[in-house]
Amino acid sequence: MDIRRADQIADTLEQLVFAGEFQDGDRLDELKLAEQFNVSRTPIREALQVLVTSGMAEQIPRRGVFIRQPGPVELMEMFETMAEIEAVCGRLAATRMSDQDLEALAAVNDRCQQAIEASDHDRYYAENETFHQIIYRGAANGYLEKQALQLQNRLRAYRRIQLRFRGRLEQSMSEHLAVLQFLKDGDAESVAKTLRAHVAIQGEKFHQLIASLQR
Amino acid sequence: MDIRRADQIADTLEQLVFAGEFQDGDRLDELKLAEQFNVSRTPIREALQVLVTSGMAEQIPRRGVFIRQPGPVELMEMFETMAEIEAVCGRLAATRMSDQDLEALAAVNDRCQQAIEASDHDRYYAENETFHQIIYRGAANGYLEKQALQLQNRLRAYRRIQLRFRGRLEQSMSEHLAVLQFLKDGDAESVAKTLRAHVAIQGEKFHQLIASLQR
DNA sequence: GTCAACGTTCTTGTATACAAGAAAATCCAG
DNA sequence: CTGGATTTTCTTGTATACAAGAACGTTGAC
Repeated sequence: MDIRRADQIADTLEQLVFAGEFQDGDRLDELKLAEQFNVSRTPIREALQVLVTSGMAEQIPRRGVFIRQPGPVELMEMFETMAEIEAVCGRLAATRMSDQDLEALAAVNDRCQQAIEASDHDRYYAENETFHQIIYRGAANGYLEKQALQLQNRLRAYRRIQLRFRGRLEQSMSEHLAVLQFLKDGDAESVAKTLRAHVAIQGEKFHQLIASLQR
Repeated sequence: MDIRRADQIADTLEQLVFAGEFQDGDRLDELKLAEQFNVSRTPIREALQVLVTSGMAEQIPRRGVFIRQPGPVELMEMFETMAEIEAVCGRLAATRMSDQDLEALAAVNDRCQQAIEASDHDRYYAENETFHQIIYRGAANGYLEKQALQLQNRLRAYRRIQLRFRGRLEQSMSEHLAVLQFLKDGDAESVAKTLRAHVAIQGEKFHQLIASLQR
């Protein structure tokens, strides 16, 4: 519900990029987009700037802005960073999380379990995301939380893929349970270690997938 | 050496914000700035967007963009996040850093020592920044490095203040030496622990300063 | 005197016009 | 026919014009 047309366009473009509508290196033609969205170039340009600063596109002066889909290397780097940030959030959350958030976490975990039993991947994915978000919040550090949310958003599309691996859902679930227990115990280091591995394995699974596709 | 006028203006505005030329909540008047920079509103608006996405300003639709200097709470959050990110970088760097970077680190440390002996705060500060940047690079994760650099940049002005504390320079130096040795030993956990404390103490010193000023 | 409604003014958001640099196409020399 | 220079076209970057919403002041009723 943005008021500015430019922000709406930025959102839409972001969705399109995530949906893979653009290839890496594609130029985002201001005129074409303006025509497509039935606006002038001005709001388009402002929307493009948003994409550029969020890292999804690159701007070359006097040349235009180009889509920059992360390659395998950058993706692995992002997954590793996510793993480390999650570990940090978890370690902080272990001593700071409110009882209320702990309950919320347990509830989300229950819904995760239900989703698995129903083999509802989409629902599992949504609940899984919430699970992690509660931990971010539990770290009681607004700045860190924002960084974590941003990266989670950026990795969403790729994170999703690896859940399709056989048995990954169940494994993911048991990792969640472990995290929850460690949080309840206030065992900061174990939370950090488990969460780091939990996210890192996603990167590895994703890497496997990429490798198998490229052969 | 940006080609676009808008980028130059964004840089200049960023400097001005860091220099404290603007108070928290100040509105950035497009017309006034346009006049001041001798350009039209268009490049000003693009520059403002940069500030907004970098978090230094807030945009309220149809109202304008307002300077948002972080308050004490947010600053502490940022320092804590920086401490954790540094710890992560350090832990990764302990096993990944090249011999070349290790040598560079030792060299920078020597120059830090010289700066202390010359009581040259500015030079110490510059070398200190380089010291940390080499560690970011040592983590061998471009994405993480970028995040670290961004936050370092954002905290520069505040980090600087706490170095004026009596004895802080020498303490900072000895912490650097410890980090260097742990890195050489490949003792990842000790590097992480030391770096975390090294940065966290900066936040605490800063907090002390704020508190003492507000009385 | 206070509060609210209306109207004016000011500011942002968008459209269009213009300038300047980059890519592409054409033309000419060898 | 090929290579390079020149001109043309296209695209971005900036300026200006216009539209619409927000702040502010004035006026009038109570």
